[in-house]
Order: sequence, then structure tokens, then C-alpha cells
Amino acid sequence: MLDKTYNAAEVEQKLYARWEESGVFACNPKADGKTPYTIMMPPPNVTGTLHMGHALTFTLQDALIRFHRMQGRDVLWQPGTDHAGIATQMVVERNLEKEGKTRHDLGREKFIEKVWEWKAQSGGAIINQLRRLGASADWPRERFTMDDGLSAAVRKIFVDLHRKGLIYRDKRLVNWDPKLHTAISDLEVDQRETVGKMWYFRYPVEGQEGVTVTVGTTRPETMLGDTGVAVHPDDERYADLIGKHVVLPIVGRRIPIVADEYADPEKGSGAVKITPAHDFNDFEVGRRNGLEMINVLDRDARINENAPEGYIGLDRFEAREKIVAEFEAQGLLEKVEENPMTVPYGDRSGVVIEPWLTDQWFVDAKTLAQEPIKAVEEGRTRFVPKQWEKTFFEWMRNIQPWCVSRQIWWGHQVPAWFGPDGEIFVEETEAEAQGAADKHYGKTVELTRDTDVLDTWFSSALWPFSTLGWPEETEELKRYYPTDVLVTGFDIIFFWVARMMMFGHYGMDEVPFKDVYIHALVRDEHGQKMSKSKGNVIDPLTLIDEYGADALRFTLVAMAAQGRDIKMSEQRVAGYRNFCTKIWNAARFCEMNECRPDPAFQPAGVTSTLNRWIVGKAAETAATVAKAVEEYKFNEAAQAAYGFTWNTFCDWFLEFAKPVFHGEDEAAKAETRATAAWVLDQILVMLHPFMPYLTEELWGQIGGTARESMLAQHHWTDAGDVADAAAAEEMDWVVELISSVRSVRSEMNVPPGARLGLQLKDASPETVARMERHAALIKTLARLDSLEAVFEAPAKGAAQTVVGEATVILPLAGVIDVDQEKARLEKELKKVEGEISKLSGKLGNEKFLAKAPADVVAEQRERLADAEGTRDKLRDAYDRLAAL
RNA sequence: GGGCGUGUAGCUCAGCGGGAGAGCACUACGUUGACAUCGUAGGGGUCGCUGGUUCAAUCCCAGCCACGCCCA
Repeated sequence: MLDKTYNAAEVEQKLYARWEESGVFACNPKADGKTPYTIMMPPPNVTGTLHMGHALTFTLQDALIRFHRMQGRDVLWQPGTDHAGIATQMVVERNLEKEGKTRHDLGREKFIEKVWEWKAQSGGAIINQLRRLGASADWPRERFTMDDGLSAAVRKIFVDLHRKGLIYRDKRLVNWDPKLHTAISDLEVDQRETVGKMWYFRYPVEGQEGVTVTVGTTRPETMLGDTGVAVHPDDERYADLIGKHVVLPIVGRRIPIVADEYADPEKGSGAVKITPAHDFNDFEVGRRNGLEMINVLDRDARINENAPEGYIGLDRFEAREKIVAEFEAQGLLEKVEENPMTVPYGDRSGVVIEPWLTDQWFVDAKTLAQEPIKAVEEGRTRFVPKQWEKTFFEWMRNIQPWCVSRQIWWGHQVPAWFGPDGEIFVEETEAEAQGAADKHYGKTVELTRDTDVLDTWFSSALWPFSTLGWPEETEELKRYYPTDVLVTGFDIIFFWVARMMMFGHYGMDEVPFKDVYIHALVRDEHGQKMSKSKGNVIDPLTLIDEYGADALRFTLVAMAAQGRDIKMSEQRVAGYRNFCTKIWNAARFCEMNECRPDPAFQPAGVTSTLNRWIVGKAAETAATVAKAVEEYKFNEAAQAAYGFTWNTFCDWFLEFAKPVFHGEDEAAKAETRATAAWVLDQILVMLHPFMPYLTEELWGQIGGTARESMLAQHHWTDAGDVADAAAAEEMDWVVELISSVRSVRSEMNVPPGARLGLQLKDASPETVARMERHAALIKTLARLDSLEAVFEAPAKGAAQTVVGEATVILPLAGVIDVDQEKARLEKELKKVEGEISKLSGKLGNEKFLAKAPADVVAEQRERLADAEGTRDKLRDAYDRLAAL
């Protein structure tokens, strides 16, 4: 006997262990005849803990995975974590800080050891949190981006790309993080809107007493590195100054005035100062005009020795104040304005990023982007929803070189060695580099390895094939690549999706995934982004503790409509917890009434209308759910399953079944029991991808020892053609009749316990037959004690309503309030008359008759006839009442 | 400035060329032996605004208003 209530916490723990032990989550590379279905789990940061965004993405992935596993596919859900270079290094450094140490005290090698120690202890907590969510990944295949195999893949592709000239070392401006002392990619820069200041400085023109050029700047300290002033070539105000020089105040440097279209005559004074070493735009201007590049900042963004005495060593913001003060003192500060602007911040460090001239490794993203762009254009990779293709194209077609080197310690060290003269040897191993160097120099020389490591996304970009053993030609690689779908949020389309596509094409010569399903962001119930600083974070684990993993999962699935963010509310989770309870209780009811699954049950073979109806509906719902999941319309799948389970199965079928179970007809009883059990099984099957725990538990308990397998690996079987339109029509009529009687009773304030007689006036023989066939359940559910077909006027004092061609009469002698009943009938009449006028208006329109499709016209005619019939019967009923 | 998206019941959202829907909330009634984490019934909407296309527009098109996100 099932417990009175479902205990999620207990069941979840028990079942997860059983799933894992029995190996149902494992893929089977040797399974001949089974089509593979593969999803690469986007590896969460090893430093991460489960948040709501993870809960959503992994629930959807698990739903897809479980669904396809139940469809008989050989499923691989490849799990793992990434090493999160900067984030992890920061975590470990913070721990060291508590001991009063820095990573430099330890040295690189010892520090890396510490990181591995940290990873062994507390890293990867998220993996266990994923288990609590019910994620059915192939855990024994878990990978980490710093694993040996994956690291070998990184070295291999780096060397390969370098040989083809697609990775190169270059001195360029990069986004420099002065706190973390590393370059970061464009994507790791957070552009924040602020209101800053625009300072207008006067630069004296050389040899022209009293003549100055005014330039605006938002970063005064960069003037120390100015090497030119630009004006627009067509700007008449400055035409005679082009080619002349200004003398840079404070510094005293003589710098040219050049003509360049970058200067916007409409903005400020029309003249701009050019600092090629500290601004991306100025860098280009400088290059076009042959301007000098003077770096005035050190790695901490302090002023370096290229600046005048008195500024050296100052922090950039101190220098700014000092420079402004100096200009003011010299009378060269024209004005200061408020200036709305965006300022770049490092997304990890939170400090202002400086464009800084350094030697870095770059990937030629432009070249690598070509194949992925083609793949999406040709539909070999498909974005769902489709509009994300635009975002993808937009970025890929304007892609900049990708700076992949980072000046940190934790990560894949760049496989490049420098000779004594700076010659670079890029090889997979030190020995190979030494060999190449020896050959190059004709003697043995000492090499030093590049200390930089690679951007974490570099290794993540290899994930779809490095996890399968690449560059080895493993059977997994052959079988599971390309993968079926990548599921992720739009925020990493650039970071990761695009880069996987670049490297996938490069390494495997094929798309890494056929579909990219982009899901929404999870926000709080007011639509605010969840963030620690706002304090509006909802912890998925807390919700799991309180409502169970299934309730959380179902909430996320039900709300995952394409193209809309999810506003997470606890109330909604509570609602779906109630749904879990509902299913549990329905199962209890079935159990109490001896509805046991019969392995020999043939859904197509049931005979009673009731059973034919529910079997048809169940099969229809299962098909709807399957189709919706295949189209990534998770909310539709959830809604279909929810509606069928609660509204059709529980509210109607089980209620219909009660009179059968309490009746005398043993054959009907047996068939209905078997049907109920079968339909309940169907419900468990179709809900399993969304609610794995509850469904698995019930599957086991209901089946007893007879079930040989767990639901997680049960095949989603086809019920065959069991649709029965006649049965559906008949049961719909029964439902309508009962609903009408209930409605009248409620509106006429008939006490719920009172048993009434029902007269059905002017019903067709078929309808009378239906009523008789379902008399027992109509009586029970509508709380009636008799049913009778009549053709004369009803007994005095009766409530009436219309169902189909017949009038339903409920004698309420002495109980009925005639005025109230009149009012009720008037309301019904008004409603139907409104419909009649709408329909007859339409059908009276010649253009409608001429142009609308015939079936639409016919349908409107039929509806009009029905409405008119109902109206006439309601009028008759009203007249009879009025005649009293 | 460019791009994308969103405005439908009090709230959260489905739907999307021919009958306005769900869940929650709300109101009334209800301990009928599965379930009060429940049942039954009910109220509630100029489908953002303005035009256009169409026999027909919440749905398609254009413009506008409001909000959100991404990129510059």
C-alpha cells in the first residue's frame, strides 16, 4: 500500500543511488542498431555552485536525455566541469590570503599543486548538486578541462593552428586588467554606463603665440602618451593647422596635427588628442598616420618612467587629478562637462580595464568563423528559436582576433618556447621544441617556456570532441560526434557556442551539433535578474528541499516557453508540488481499487466507451508530449501532460470509474481496472522526463516485483491506433450533461446532498441510449436519483437548461425560486443570442459567402443552427416557467 | 545610434487569420472513503495605441507609445 503522502526527500535519495548503481545513465557504444543521441553538458565552472540558471538548463537537458533514452536511443549525456582559469585562481589565492601569503610566495609550481588540492577537496560541488536535481548524465565519463587527455587536445590544436598561421603572436592593444595582471578578451569586459566628465584641454600650437587647439578627453592621464592631434580633413576651422605641431603641455613633447576622418567635427571642438598606446581607436589613427606609440602605464596602471618626473609611480586616477590641476594652473583647462559614457570593467576583477600594448597570442577568428557561418546558413546547424541566428551572424561576421593568452598560472600553459634571441618554437612537448630549436640554431641552446596560459574558453571550445578522446580516433568519437543538440543560454553564444563551432569544424571537419537550443534567463518573480548584490537569489537546492526536485523541474519545464524569460515564483513551485501530490493520490486510488498493470493489456482491445475514450485520450496526449519535446516546446509538453493527468484522468475518468468499481458488472470492472492501470502507466511514462523521481517511485511500487526494469530505461511504446471519435463524442456529451446539471444546481442553490430526478426532454434515440448506457455514472456525479426521457412539458417548478438537442429538466417543486430561475435563463438566452447575431451577421455578408472557404462557411452555418436550436429551447423553457 | 524581443484576466503567462485560454489569486458552496497540497460552481479581458491588408485581424503589415536585453 502506498504511503498516505509522497516523501520527496527520502525517495529522491534512494532512487538516485539506484539509478546510478544500475548504470541506466550510461551510454553504450557497442549497442548496434540503436541510434545515438548525444548532448554535451556545458561544463559548469569547477568553482561553481548550482544556481537557478543551472537548474533550468540542466532540467531541460535531462528532460531531452530521459525522453530520448525512453525512445530507445543510445543516449550519451557527457558531463564535466571546466577549470575556470581566473575564477579558480582567485578562489585559491583568497584562501592563501587568509594565511597571509600570495601565490608569489609559493611560486608557480607549488601554487598549481595547491589548486589541484583545492579541486580535490571542494571543487566540483556542483556535480553533486546536479545529482540532486535528478540529472541523468553518464557520470563515469565525467571530464575536466585540465585532464591529461583534454590538455593534450589543447596542445595539439594549438600547435596545429599555429603551423597554419591561424594562431599568432602579436603586439597589440589588449584589454588589460590592472588588478589581475592579465589580458582578457573583449567578451570578458563589462561595459558599464556612467556619467563621467569630459575635460577640454588647450594645446598650444608651436610657433604661434596665443594659438591653441582644444581637445576633449575623458581620461586626462592618457595625455602623457599623446603623440598627435587629429582633425577632420574637411574641417575648415583647422585646415591651416594640418601638418603643424602642438607642444604637449606638462610633457613638452612636440606632436603633429594630422588629418583623419576619425575626428568628428560635430563632437566637442572637432579636434581629438591621439594616444595610440592607450586607446583602441587612437591605435588605428596612429597606425594610419605613422604616429609614435608611447606607453605611459605599467601593469598596475600606474604611470611609468615614460612620463615626466613627478608623475612616475602615480596611480592613474591620482595622475588624472594632478594633470587636471596642472592644466588649470597653466590656464589651459577650457571647461569640464558632464559626460554620459561607458567605462570598461573587468567582469572578474571589477576594476577599470586599460587598453595596454603587450605581446599576446591571438586566434585568427575571422578565418575560423567562415565554416560555422556557412553551416548555419545551410541549416547544418540550426538555432532554436531561429532569431538567434541573427545574433550569431552579426557577431561572427564582425569578429575580431581572439586574444587567447592570459597572464595567470592556472590553466593550459601555452606550448611555446623562446630561444635566447626570442625565436619562438611552438611544439606539443618540450622535447620537440628543443629538437626544433637545436635544428634551428645548429647547436643546443637553452629554451624558456612562455609563462602565459590559455583562455579557459579555448579548452572549452574543444569540449564536444576532446571529451570523446580526440585526437585519438576512438569509437566514441566516431559514434557520438556530431552531437544532437547543444542546450544553453544566449549569454554564451559568443563565449562558447561560436567557438565550439569554429574548433569543431577545424578539428573534426564537421559541425559539433545539429541544433542549438537557446533557452531563457531565470529571473525573480518581479522580472529582476537574480544577483547576490540584490539579494533576490532563489537557491534551487532550497526549493528542492522544500518542494522536491520534481516540483522544481516541472515548474522550469512548464515555464520554458521559447523566447520569454522565466519569472520564478515559489508559489508556482508549490503549485506543481500539489501536482505531484495529485498524481500520488491518483495512484493510491488505483491501488485501492485493485487496478494492477497487466502486461498482456491491449489498449486497442478495450470495449467500453469509457475505456475506449480514455485510452484514446492518453495516446493522443503522449503523442502531443512527444512532438512538443522534439520541437523543444517544453511548456507545451508540460501543459499537455498536466492537463490530461489532472483534468481528464483524475477529474473525469477516475470519477467515472467509481460507479463501475462499486457496481456489479465484473467484466466491466476488470476491464476498467486494467485500463486505469494502463493509463496511469502512460502518465508515469510521459511525465518521467520531467518528474523522474515521483514517476519512478510509483512505477516501482505499482509494479511490485513484476516490473523487470526501471522506468528510466522503459521504452516509450506506441499504443497503436486507439483513437475513437465516437467514444470521445459520447463521453464529451456525458461530461457536458453532468457539468450542466452541476451548474444549475449550484446557481439555484440546491443543497449539495439533495438527490434530484432528471428529465431529458425531446432527446434523440441516440442520446437516450447514451444516457441509459452511462446512467450509473451520471447519477453519481450529478447527484441524481433518477433519469427519464420525456416529451411533454415538465412538472411544475423545474430548473431547465439545454444540452445538445435536448432540454434538461430538474424538477424542484417547492424549492425553486421562479424569479431566480427566470433570471438565470435570461442570462443564458442573452449569451446565445449574442452568438446568433454575430454568426448571422457573418452569414448575411455576401462577400463572406463568396470568398471564405466552403468548410468555414459550413461550420458557421452549423454553429448558427445549433445556437438557434438552443435559443428556441431556452425560450420554450422560459415560457413554461412564465406560464406558471 | 544599430539589432533583437516583449506588451492578452488582479498576478505569471500560453495561444496566434475564422468560436478569447491556463495556472495562481478572488467569490460561493462542500469532510460523497484517492487527494483540503482537495472537490464543485462562479466572477473577471475595448488581446498597448493608430492606421492598413483581408469577406474576416488578438494573430499579418506599417507607424507610434511603453518596457527589457544585446551590440556600438
